[in-house]
Amino acid sequence: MLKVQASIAALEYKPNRVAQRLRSTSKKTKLLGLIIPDIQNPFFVDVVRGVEDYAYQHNFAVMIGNFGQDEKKEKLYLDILQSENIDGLIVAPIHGKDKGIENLVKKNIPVVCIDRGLTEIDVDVVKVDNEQGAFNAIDHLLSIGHRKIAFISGNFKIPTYIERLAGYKRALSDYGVAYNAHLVFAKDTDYKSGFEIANKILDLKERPTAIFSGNNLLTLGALEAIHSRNIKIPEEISIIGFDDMPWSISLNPPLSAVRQPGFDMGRKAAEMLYERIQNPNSKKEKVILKTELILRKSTARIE
Amino acid sequence: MLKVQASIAALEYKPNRVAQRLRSTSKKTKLLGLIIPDIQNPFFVDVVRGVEDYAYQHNFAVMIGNFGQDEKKEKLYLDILQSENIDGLIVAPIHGKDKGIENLVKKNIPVVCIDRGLTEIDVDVVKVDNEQGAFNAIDHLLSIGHRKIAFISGNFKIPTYIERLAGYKRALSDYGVAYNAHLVFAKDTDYKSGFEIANKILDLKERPTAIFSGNNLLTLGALEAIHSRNIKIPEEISIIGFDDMPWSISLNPPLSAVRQPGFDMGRKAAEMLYERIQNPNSKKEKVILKTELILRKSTARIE
DNA sequence: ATTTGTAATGTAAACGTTTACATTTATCAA
DNA sequence: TTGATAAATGTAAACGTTTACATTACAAAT
Repeated sequence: MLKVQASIAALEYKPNRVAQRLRSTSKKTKLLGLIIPDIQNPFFVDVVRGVEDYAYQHNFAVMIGNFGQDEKKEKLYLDILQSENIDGLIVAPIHGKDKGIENLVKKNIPVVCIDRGLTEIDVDVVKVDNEQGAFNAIDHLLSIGHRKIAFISGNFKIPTYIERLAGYKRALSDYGVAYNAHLVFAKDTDYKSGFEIANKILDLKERPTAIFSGNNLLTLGALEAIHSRNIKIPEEISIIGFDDMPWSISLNPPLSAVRQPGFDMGRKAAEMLYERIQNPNSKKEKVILKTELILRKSTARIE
Repeated sequence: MLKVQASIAALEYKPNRVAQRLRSTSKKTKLLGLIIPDIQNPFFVDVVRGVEDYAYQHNFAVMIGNFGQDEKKEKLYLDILQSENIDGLIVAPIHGKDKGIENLVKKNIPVVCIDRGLTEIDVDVVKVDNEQGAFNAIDHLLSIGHRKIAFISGNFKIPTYIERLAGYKRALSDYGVAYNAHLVFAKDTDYKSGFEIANKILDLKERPTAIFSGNNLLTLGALEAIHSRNIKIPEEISIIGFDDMPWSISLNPPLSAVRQPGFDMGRKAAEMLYERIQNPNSKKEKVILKTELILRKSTARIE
């Protein structure tokens, strides 16, 4: 290790990663794929940061694709990343039976699912206990007297929202409150959707006394709808949602929320992917993290 | 175009992008690099979305690196993306004399700078008129009677903040108010930094009547500091910052801000990069977009 | 049936590495 | 000095495309 090494240093030779990747059967090329549903959602940004944090420490590059809940776009990114010969993929499947991802797993490409799992196939997953998280929120609302609680959900083909609905139902049933399907609304998972659905809810003849919203963006959208009508939170309506944000405390009013550890999820997923790459045949792992109910000022007792 | 094409379709043949990229001299391989300073900042998320929007339409994949204002990390991503043989790069340089980016430009790799330019070399740029944006904010504050206006800035090696400071100074001088260096603070560009600096400002013996904060995250951090002391906005202190957010209206109070068109900037940058890839020797372009002052309820007149 | 032009297909080299092996050079003990 | 062993270097094939060119197949025109 003399003349050659010296020249390598002298000429500042940088190996061409494309050629490396073409030639070698993975394990050295250091490229991770990350496919997320919505980069606008601060929760997924936390996930990205977690993944990146781990990747950076282990000298991986991360190639990110953002599919905006569009199945075609998800498929495109899957194809692209695959033909980029990535070493592994972290992905939040658009639904539980995602064939594209199933295929990758079957081809033995290391995959770890994040936020949502796959139902038809055994795969590594890191997610949160959505059912319990939703349960805790609704349980809190019920405990302070609310009985008419609307749920602003994301599309029910997304596994996360199915689980959150289950938690919503379980809490209701624990309190002997009948489930009313007219109180649950699902459309997209973005700001606009939260705004629109909240408006519908506020127009209901018998207005709910509380709103449970399915994510960050839905909550923020709902907040705008409520404020634009000058309805007071929590005096006139309570609201609590999934996902906490650093600035939740600065919202009007400081927002109560179900916190998910996004950064930790991302980091854990990257770590699991790393393990999977090293050890393709070890038993698949499911990691289910806990949520935390953070009570601030957006919910109040009613008689 | 018969048997071969038929087989291609029948076997669902997907060309290997790595091999394509290795062999061909760019222009067909469809990979863009995007290096941004802080993916947690919603402004840059808008930029990412804009880039992605254009890229998706033109069948490009986007490889994102997030360097968190860490020069070493920026360099790493530059090296990685370069050895990935990207067709072009969109980057927000960490400072105006960034040698790494200069080198790419000299090597004739298509580069467009976003949010910030380069001083030593001619390069495509899309940015915003930061000087005028800051001027407008401070001018507004001055017009409603404020004279002691603190500035929570990001690090002054970042060109954006140099420009914003210039706008701050110009407005002051237009009103015949002396510039006081003790009123401008610069550390990082994140939430924590905004929180810490705001606390320092609030501790000043002669407390400023208004705060101008340099970005999204700084504003949000400052907000938390102010709220944690139960100081009323805008009665006791006014605040206005760079960057608007969809949910600014739901903050306490609804926040006034200098809006930057992040999505448009991203889209425009991607478009310019596309042009540059097609036409490597055309004249470099500088696009300077306008900011918009959005007045809500976080600033009030003082006597 | 033959020619002609065009569309379709075939061929070989090249992109910059890795891999496996062969060869050369250096190192140390006897 | 010699041999044995290890370290360093050299060599050739392979990864899956693109590129440029050569060849073959297929019409339509003669």
